[in-house]
Amino acid sequence: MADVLKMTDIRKCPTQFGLALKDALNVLSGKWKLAIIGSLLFGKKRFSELEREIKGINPRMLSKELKELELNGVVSRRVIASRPVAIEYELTESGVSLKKVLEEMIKWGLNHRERVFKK
Amino acid sequence: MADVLKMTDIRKCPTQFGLALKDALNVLSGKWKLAIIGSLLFGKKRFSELEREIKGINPRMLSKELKELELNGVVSRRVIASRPVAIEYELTESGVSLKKVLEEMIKWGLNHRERVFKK
DNA sequence: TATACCACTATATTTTTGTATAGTACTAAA
DNA sequence: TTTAGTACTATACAAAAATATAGTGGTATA
Repeated sequence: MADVLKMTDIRKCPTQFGLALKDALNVLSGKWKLAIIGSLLFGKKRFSELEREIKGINPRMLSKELKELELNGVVSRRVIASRPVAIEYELTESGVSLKKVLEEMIKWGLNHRERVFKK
Repeated sequence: MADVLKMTDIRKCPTQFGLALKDALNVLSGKWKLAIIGSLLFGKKRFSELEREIKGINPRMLSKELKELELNGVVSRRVIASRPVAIEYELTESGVSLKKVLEEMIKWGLNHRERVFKK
C-alpha cells in the first residue's frame, strides 16, 4: 500500500487509484469544505455553531456543503429529539482520517515554502 | 512536524499551516492539474506530448495550467535551443515531492471506499 | 510551393461555483 | 404578542472556471 505510486506506469491501472484520488480531492476542494472539516475536527457542532465559527459563510453554502459532505460519507448528521430539535454534525471515521492527508499536505506546503524562499 | 494537527486548537495558529495547506490544495485542484502532474511524474514532456497524453484537454487549458504550475514552483519550463526549438516541462523538487501527498490521498480514498462499501 | 508539426494565443461562450438577500416553520422567552 | 433563536430553503445574480474554435508565427519535409 505504501508503494501505491511506485509502479512503472500509473496509466496501466488508472481507475482504482484515480477514483480514490478524486474522491479525496473532491471532499477537500471548494471554498468552504476545508473550513467545515477543520472545525469539526475539534468536535461535533450544530448548524449555527458552524455558521458562527466559519467567518463569511452564508447558510445556503453551509447547508449545501454539509449535504455534500454527508453524501460523500465524511460528515454525519444527527437529529436530537429535544424541544426544539437540535441537529449535530460530526465527522465520520473517514472524516477524522482525513487528518493524515491534511498533515501530509501541510508538511508539503511548509517544505515547499522553505525551498521557494531559499532561492 | 508529524504532530502538525495534534495541537489543541488549529485556530490558534492558522496562518502558517493554513497557508501551507492552501498552497498544496491550490496546486492540486482544478480539472487538469492532477493529470499534468501525474503525467510528468513519469518524466519530462513536451507541450504536444502532454496534449496527446491528456485526453480531452485543449491547448488553452494546457498552456494556462502549465503557467500556473510553473508560477507555483511545481513545474519548470526549459527551452532547448534546437532547430526548431523544443520546450520541455519537468517537475521541480516540490513537484516530485507531491507524490507523498498523492499517495496519502490514494490511501485515504481506498480505505474510504472500503468503509463505504461495507455498510 | 503546399502541407504539416510545434508551441502556443485570442475571442467568445457555456458551465460551474459562490454570493446576496429574503423568507419559512418551528419554539421559547419577555 | 413581539422578539429572537434554530435550521434551514428559494430566488436571483455575479464571478470564476472551463470549453470551443480559430488563428499566429516559426520550421521542416515532400
